[in-house]
This record gives sequence, structure tokens and C-alpha cells, in this order.
Amino acid sequence: MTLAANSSVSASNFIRNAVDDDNRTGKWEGRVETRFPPEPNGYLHYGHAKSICLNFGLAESYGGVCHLRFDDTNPAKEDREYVDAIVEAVRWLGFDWRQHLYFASDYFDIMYACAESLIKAGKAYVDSQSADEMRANRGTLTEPGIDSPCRDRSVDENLDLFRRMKAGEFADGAHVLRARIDMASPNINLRDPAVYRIRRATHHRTGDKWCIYPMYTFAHPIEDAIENVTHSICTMEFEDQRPFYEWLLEALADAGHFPRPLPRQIEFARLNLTYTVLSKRKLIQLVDGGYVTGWNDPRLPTLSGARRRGFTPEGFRLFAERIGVAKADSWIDMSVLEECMREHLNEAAPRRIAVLDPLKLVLTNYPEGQSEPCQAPNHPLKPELGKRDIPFGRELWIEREDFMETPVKGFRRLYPGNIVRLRYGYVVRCTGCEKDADGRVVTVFAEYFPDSRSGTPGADNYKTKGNLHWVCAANAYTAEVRLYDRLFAYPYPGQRREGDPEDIERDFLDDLNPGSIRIVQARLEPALRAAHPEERFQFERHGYFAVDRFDSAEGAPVFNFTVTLKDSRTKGGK
RNA sequence: UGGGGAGUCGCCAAGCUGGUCAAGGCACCGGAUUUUGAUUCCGGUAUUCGAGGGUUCGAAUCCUUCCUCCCCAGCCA
Repeated sequence: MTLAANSSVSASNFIRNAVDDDNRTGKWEGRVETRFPPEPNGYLHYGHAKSICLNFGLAESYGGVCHLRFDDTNPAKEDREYVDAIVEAVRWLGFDWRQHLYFASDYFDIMYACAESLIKAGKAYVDSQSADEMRANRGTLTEPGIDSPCRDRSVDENLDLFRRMKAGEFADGAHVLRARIDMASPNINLRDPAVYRIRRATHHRTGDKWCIYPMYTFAHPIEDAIENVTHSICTMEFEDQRPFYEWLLEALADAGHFPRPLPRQIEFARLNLTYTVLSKRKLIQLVDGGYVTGWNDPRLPTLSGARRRGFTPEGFRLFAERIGVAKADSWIDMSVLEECMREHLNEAAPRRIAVLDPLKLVLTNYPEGQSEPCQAPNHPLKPELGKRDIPFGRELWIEREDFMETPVKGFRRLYPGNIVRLRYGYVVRCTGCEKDADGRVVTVFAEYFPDSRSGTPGADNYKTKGNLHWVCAANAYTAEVRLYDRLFAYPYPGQRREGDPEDIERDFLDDLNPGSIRIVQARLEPALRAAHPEERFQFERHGYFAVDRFDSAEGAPVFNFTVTLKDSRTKGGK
């Protein structure tokens, strides 16, 4: 089977159509150059994974390249720590920007020159209104704005002021450079947007060299043009910004800064996932509020969290391909992501045995003190991965849920009188159980059939519906296993629900799932003791687990739950 | 009540220069294999494209009216 993520066939979508059109007309002479441009002010999340897969994937499939570019134009919010984490995350996803690692801050000189040439062309002016005045004069959604009293300053005065802004002669906020477009534009983004502001903050890369910084609106088109980007793909909320993107680049091309054709901005709908939140603001609240253990908490939809959780790059790529890309708002169900992870893990993860909720099973007719090795395949789909020995004995740990004193209908596992197979071992018949004073089952008893040993001719004579996993009590290895569930109990955290009062805003924190983590001491087969960080396994009949890369020690792995196996017993729900 | 987007099966999503076009995926439902109630494998699943009206021999695709949702009034990105 070939995982879709590995295939080169990609579904048609409006972005690919746009690229195909350009290729048909020869606009870029076949060149496709994209970019993934995060601001280094936080950690990447699942939503970024969609964008990364889109941008790198598109370039990849057209034989082009995708740049990794840090949009570091606001020193007040950014930090080196974030650029390192972002680089690591994109690499982890398996993408290669080759030599195309860029920083907007490397272009500050060029951007400054662009600003001056805009001023010289009469297309920008220094405004000395306060932020409040500017806001008041911008107008509203339905009313046009009012021209600033500074709007008609001469080119010389503007140049002089702007140079002095750069020289540090003014306090933060004293002036701002604005594009001179149209204060009455129905598109508010065209009402003389600010393009440069005075901001005395130490930049993580340029230090204190600058005290004026370009705004995103101004910087981004220039970054794209400098890097010869052909298709600048961003999310829908920037759509209203596109006219300015084009206005700026046209103006700069007229002034000889950039050759044509100019890069084109294309917008797509951002990812919404049920049972989680994908906004930086909310993620910060979860971390700062102590609702999770940190940015890499496995429950968080960050890429660093996903990695700890055991999610895989291949799974993310499959996911990106499966959800597609379009302009319509949508909510993807978390189960879709989970299924993608399962699909990859089923193929990639070796099988192991773990009993998460141990209950003692005693085989009364099995010789005391005796032990024998049973052979279990490391991967049923890959016999070439061989088998391993797991010890069998008189006393075993089985899963508590695999026994019922009085079975419900359809229950095919252990209950008095029933016959089941102990996977890779023997067939046994349950003879009863022992309970403590509270009526809780403490031990289950059974008799084994000596001629039913797995792999021997006699084994085939037994037909059982139940097939249980187990671990030998005498050799079991006990380890911490962290069982994760969805971070939120409600699919649309913080969103209005049926019957909510009109005027009430729901707090997404109220939708947190109180049971999103459960820690158990599980009994594992001996081989698991040697598991190393980030190794991923399927614990048979349970699901996938990954060794925590931070809290595990040599010979003492801690396991994180990744995702369950599908279970037809629970079908129909959700 | 300005401007910009979007509404196709439970969830995504092709198609939107009008004529086997209602693709595909996921989910779901059957059935077969199976020492994971897993995997795999077959088979099934929208007379219908937000609603109404119109044009046409023929419309998801064109026109029109309406409804719903999202984004924009940072010296954030």
C-alpha cells in the first residue's frame, strides 16, 4: 500500500489551477517559488502544518522551491527562541528550503529605500497625528475617512521628517509614515495605511540599529518581490490587503525597484479543527494559565506537542492532502487527523504488548515456577521484521476490561466458563474469580490447554472469539504511561451553542476537558524497557504510543498515548 | 444599511468557458478474510448542488431576488 502522502498525485484545487494557468501563459517561465513566512513570536501549530504542507508541497510538485522566511518586523513581540523552534518544526515535518532561509530584517535597508522612493513619488507622507486621531479620522465601515492635515506635506518635508524618524529624533508614536492612497476608499485597508512606525525595541537580529520598523503590509510584498516569489499564498483574512499588495509593488516597480511580473497573492481558508483551538492568543492563555504543562504539552495542537504525542510528519502530510484547500470556512473533525496518524502508524509502528489496567490471571493447572517463551511477530504486515520472545507463566496480567463476571451480550472475552486465546500463548478456560471485601475482582482463575500452544498443530483445533493480550507477572516491566484525551470536551470551544443567550460570549476555557490526561502505571513486556526516546509502538489492541523525548531515562521510558486503534465495538457514537 | 469572501452527501472537496457532471477522500452501512472486536479486501451510500424566480431543448454551472456564515475601522501579523 502506498500512503497518499508519498504519492505525487495531488488533487486539483484553485491554487494549482492558478499555477497551471501561469504555466500555460508562460508568466514565470515555469518557475514556481513559494514561501512559508511565520512571524517568530510563538510556536507553530497544526494550522501552520497545513500552510507548510501547502507551500512546500506545491513548490515540490512543480519542481520549485519554498523559502522559509521569518517575518520579523515587530521586535517587540519576537524572539530568537521562536525562530529556532520554528526551524526545528519545519524540518521535523520533513521539508527542505535548501539555501532559502530568509529574514525580513535582512531587507530593512532595501525597505527603507523603497519607502524613500515612495515619498519621492508623492505616494507616502509622514503623518504626525496621534494614533487616536488617526483612528478617529479613518472613518467607519460605512463612512469615509478624513484626510490628515499632514497629507499634503511637501516631498522635501516628508523626506526630512522620515530621515529624522530613522535618525531617532522623535519619540515612539510621534510620527508614522503612511501610504497616500484614498481616505474615502470603501476598503478600509486602502485609507492611507501606516507603513513605518517608530518603535524603540531591541530587535533579536538587528539589535538597536533601527528605531523605525516597517509594517507587515509594507514589508511583506517587498519581501516576496526581493525573493522572486511567484505565488504568495496566505490565509483569507489578508484578502482585503491584496489591493494594497498590488498597489505597492506596482509603485515600486514603476520606480525601478522590481522587475515584472510581480508576485501574486493567493488566499486560502485557514484550518479549524474540532476539540481544539488554533489561535496563538488562545494557546498562550492555555500555557500561561497552567492548563497545560507547556508549549510542547502533547495535548496542545502545537507541532512540538504533536511530536511528543507521537504524531508523525507523514501523518500531517496525509492530513493536509486529505483535507484539501479551498476558500470556504470549514471545521475538520479531529478524528480525521487521528485517522491519518493511525494510517501511517499502522504501517510504521512495531507491535508490543502492554497492560494498562492490570488484573491478575492465574492459570491453576500451569506448573508453579515454570516459564516458557512465546513468539510474537514485531509487525504482522512485515514478517521481515522478525519475532521476539515474550515470557509466559502461571501468573499473568490481563486487562481489567477483558474480564466480566457476568458478561453483557456480545462480550467475547473472559467470563466464567468461556474459552479465549491468550494471544501468542495458550487457549484457556475461565473457571472463576476472587473478590475483595468491596466486591472488586482481584484475581481471575483459568485452566490452560497444554496442547493449544500457539504455533503448534494443536492450536488450530481451538476456535475462540476472544483473543487477549497479556504480560507475564514475573517478568513484567512497570512504567508510566500517560493517557491523553482531547483537550476540549466540546467540538467548538468557545463557540456559541444552541440555546446560548444572544449577548453572552462563551469562554473557550469553560469547554476544557477535565479528563484530558490520565497517568497509569502499566505492565509492559520486558522488551519495552529498552525503548528509546521518540520510538513509536502499537500496543496491541490499544493503540499507538510514543516514548516521551523529555521525561524518559535510559532503561526507564515514559510512554505517551498517541491515538487509539479503531474499535468497531464503539461504532455509531461520536 | 460600506467593502471583500463563502455556501455541492455526516465532514472535507472536484466540477462552475451550460449537455452521462453530481468526481474523489474520510465517516457510515453490509459482506469476506484475520491469533489485534485492528489491518486488508469487496459492495452500498446526494434525481441533488443555501432558498425562490427566470433564460434555455437542457443549469450545480448563465441572469435575478433573497437567506446564512466569515473577514476588514492595530503605529499586530
